[in-house]
Amino acid sequence: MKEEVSTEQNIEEQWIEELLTLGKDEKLTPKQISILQAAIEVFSEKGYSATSTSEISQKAGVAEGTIFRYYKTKNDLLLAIVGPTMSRMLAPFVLRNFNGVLDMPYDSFEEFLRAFMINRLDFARKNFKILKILIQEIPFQPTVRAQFVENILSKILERVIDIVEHFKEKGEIIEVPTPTLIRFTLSSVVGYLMNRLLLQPDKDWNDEEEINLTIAFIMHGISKTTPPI
Amino acid sequence: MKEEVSTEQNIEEQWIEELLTLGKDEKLTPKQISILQAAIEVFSEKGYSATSTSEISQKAGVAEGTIFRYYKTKNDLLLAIVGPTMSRMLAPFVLRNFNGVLDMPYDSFEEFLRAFMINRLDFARKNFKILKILIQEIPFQPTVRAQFVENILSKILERVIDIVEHFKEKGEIIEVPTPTLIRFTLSSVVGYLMNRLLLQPDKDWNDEEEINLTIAFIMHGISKTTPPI
Amino acid sequence: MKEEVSTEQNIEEQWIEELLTLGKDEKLTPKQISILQAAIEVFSEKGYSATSTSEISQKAGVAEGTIFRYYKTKNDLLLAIVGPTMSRMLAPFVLRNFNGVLDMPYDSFEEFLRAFMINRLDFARKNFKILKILIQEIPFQPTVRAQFVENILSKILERVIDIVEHFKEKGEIIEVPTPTLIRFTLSSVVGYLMNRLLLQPDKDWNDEEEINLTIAFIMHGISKTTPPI
Amino acid sequence: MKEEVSTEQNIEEQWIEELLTLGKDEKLTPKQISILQAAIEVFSEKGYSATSTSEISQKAGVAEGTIFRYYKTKNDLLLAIVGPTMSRMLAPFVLRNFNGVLDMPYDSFEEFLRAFMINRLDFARKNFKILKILIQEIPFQPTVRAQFVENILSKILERVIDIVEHFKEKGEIIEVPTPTLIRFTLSSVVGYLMNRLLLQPDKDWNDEEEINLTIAFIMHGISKTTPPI
DNA sequence: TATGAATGAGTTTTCATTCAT
DNA sequence: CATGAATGAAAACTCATTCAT
Repeated sequence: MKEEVSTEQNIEEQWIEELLTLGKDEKLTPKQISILQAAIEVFSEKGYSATSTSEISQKAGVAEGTIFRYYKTKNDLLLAIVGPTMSRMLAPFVLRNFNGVLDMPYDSFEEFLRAFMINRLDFARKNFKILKILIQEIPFQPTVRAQFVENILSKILERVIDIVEHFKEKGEIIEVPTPTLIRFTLSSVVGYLMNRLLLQPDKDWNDEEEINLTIAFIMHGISKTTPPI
Repeated sequence: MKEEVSTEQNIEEQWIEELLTLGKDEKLTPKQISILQAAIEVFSEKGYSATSTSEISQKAGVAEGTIFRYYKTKNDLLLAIVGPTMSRMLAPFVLRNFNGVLDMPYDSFEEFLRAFMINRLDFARKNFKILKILIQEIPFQPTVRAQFVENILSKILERVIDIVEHFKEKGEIIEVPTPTLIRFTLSSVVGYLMNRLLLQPDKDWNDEEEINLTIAFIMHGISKTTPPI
Repeated sequence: MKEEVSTEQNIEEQWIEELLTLGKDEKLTPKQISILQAAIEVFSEKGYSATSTSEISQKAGVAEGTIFRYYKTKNDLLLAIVGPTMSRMLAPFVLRNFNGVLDMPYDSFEEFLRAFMINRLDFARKNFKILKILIQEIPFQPTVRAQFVENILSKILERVIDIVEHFKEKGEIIEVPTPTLIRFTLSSVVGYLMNRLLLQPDKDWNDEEEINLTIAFIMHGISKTTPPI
Repeated sequence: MKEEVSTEQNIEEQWIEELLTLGKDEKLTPKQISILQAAIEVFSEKGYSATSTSEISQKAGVAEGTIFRYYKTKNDLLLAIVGPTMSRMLAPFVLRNFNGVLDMPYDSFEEFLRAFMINRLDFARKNFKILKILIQEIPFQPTVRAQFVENILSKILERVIDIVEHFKEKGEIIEVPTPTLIRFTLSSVVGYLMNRLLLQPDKDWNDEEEINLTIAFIMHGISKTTPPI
């Protein structure tokens, strides 16, 4: 009798499975998981176009034909990987604020920022490879781009606009056009994530400290003089 | 007899030529220019790996073999495009400060930032397609990445560190680790450039205003309250 | 409890079963019938080589493996379809004339022709798709061709030669080499069947009239002048 | 120095070239001719669907990729073979009868039939393999069928109707619906060609004699008695 | 120098067939 | 019996690169 121990391998597999079955009730077969794992690995390493299906099949330990039983084309395989992850990007934004009421659980913009950064750093860390694939392919895959812009980005922005304007009204943040404020904020957050995970992943980071500094920067800038209120 | 008028086409060709012959004394032949133009176009549109040399040759109006007369491999063609542009990224940083003396022509960090942003926006606008190719391929082309990190990035950082520390010493900017300060600054600048050129190129931008706002943000943040000095 | 009513579907199934079990005592299972029906449909529509077994299994509503349970190879499936039909082509010729005696139930060649055409039109109509498959594949499938020539064609010809020579001896038909006479006759008959079923199946045919005309043509040609006896 | 002798090989190549460049001014390259020759050979032998491009390339003595330089798809290769031959089927019918005048160079239907049969036997003999491919694929290739029906068959029939009705009016042939008369005639002609070239190509045929007999059959049938005028 | 025909290894994809369940 | 996941060989087609002209 096979004893099901929770090896690291198993954990990874479960993660992939949970990750890529969003909204579907089918379970993935072990071969399917291998294929997805291998594809994520190689796509993120060499890029979608530069990856051959034969390489994926080898890495996954399945026959090449098996890939095409599950995914009609190589492009379908890509979509099966990036699609659910895109949807998950939306999650923290749509959970709240249902039925039109602005349900803001944060007392200050800083508090919101901290929660947001911690949450998204965690998400990005867990989905690092897939996000890399997604970012790489958005410029080139019309299908992916359309889905991302229409279903994800616009909805996220909608929500973020609400939040920013909420705190503008409360007098917490300055009177600058909302898109510009969002750009400032996201630049700093994304800038941190990119450095943290992509450019210098091996540096010895103190995440809490860096997040605090980043938030302080977003709120107060880097000048020693007081801002010209 | 063909009269050589300075058409827009010609200007573009000269630009490409100037752009891609950095540090070499050879002149580019017309065919070579066509090839480079076509390659830049298609690489930036479909990605390096997804572009076929036959497509480039067609767009360039030359025979397939001609490409390989000038560039031994498809990869060499890529390097011929991104290489000189990488070098040019370095230019504004190395022109000054030669022979070890810190020659700082800016009276304040703000002034430096403004000059920097205007200059780099101009550069990025002119080299947009090539920069897009470069950014896309850095993760996948070890040659490109190595060259970028060793010859370009490290030298830019070196210089920027000097500048930032100069103004830290002058008491203009806060006592936060220099790499973090650089990250803040570059995140905001790059964030602006990406929005401006990549994400919303068609929006009606007021560059001067946005640059001012961005600098104000970097210096003073977005909070209405004074920073806790 | 399922009541077995004799729906049109059932009739079709029985027909297939009767058709394809010639000379065997096994009964076909329902799955087998589905497979054969589907295969006949798709083979006749797209051709044997251009048909995939997966397409057949889908159309038949069975698993891919099931086909290979009944028919070891795709080619065996083809043979299972065309084999019995070939045998049935022989039927009207071998029912009579057994034990060497020329048992000729027709008083005139015309009478024979009429019976023959009516009978074969009926047969061809009922077996249209299978005959189409057979005709298409005879040139390419050595197995099929050999079986057809040795077991079917030669025996049919043998019998037809007897008949034609019988009426030649009786002085009813002209003194032309028998193979040529058979060619004349079969060309006209087959020409009618092809037009009737294959080339213009949707035309509003008056079969009795056309058969009469065809027989008149075979006997007397199309000239208004009398033949030069 | 290469001596250009008119070997049988050369004659065959010229024939193919002449055959397949109908209406185009490009010349075929030697490789292209090899490819076409090989494709005609194998398609007619094994059928279009059952033939692999690798087999064609081997037989043609070229690399597989070379086939696709000339013909974008396997299907294009098929069309390049059957298209011009279809057009040539039309030739003897459109040469005459231009500008609406019925220009009938034959004094009797028999004379027309003889010329027609000799001409078409010659054509079929020369184009035997291609015609075999054409006949085999017409049922399965919508493109081929459409082209055949619209551009070829309808035009041939138009012309043949004119001819048949011309001789009906002259009182040479019987008052039977023209389509039926055409069917009689073509059945006999095609029946001869099929026997001659396809079913019994190795028999020792006396073509002149057989053509005479066939024409006599079409005109007067096989009965010894006079027709019932 | 420039060409473009030719290549053959490689790509994505299909498919008849097998086999553990 | 029946399934359908899995296979791997082969299919159609692509592509960077070479080379004779």
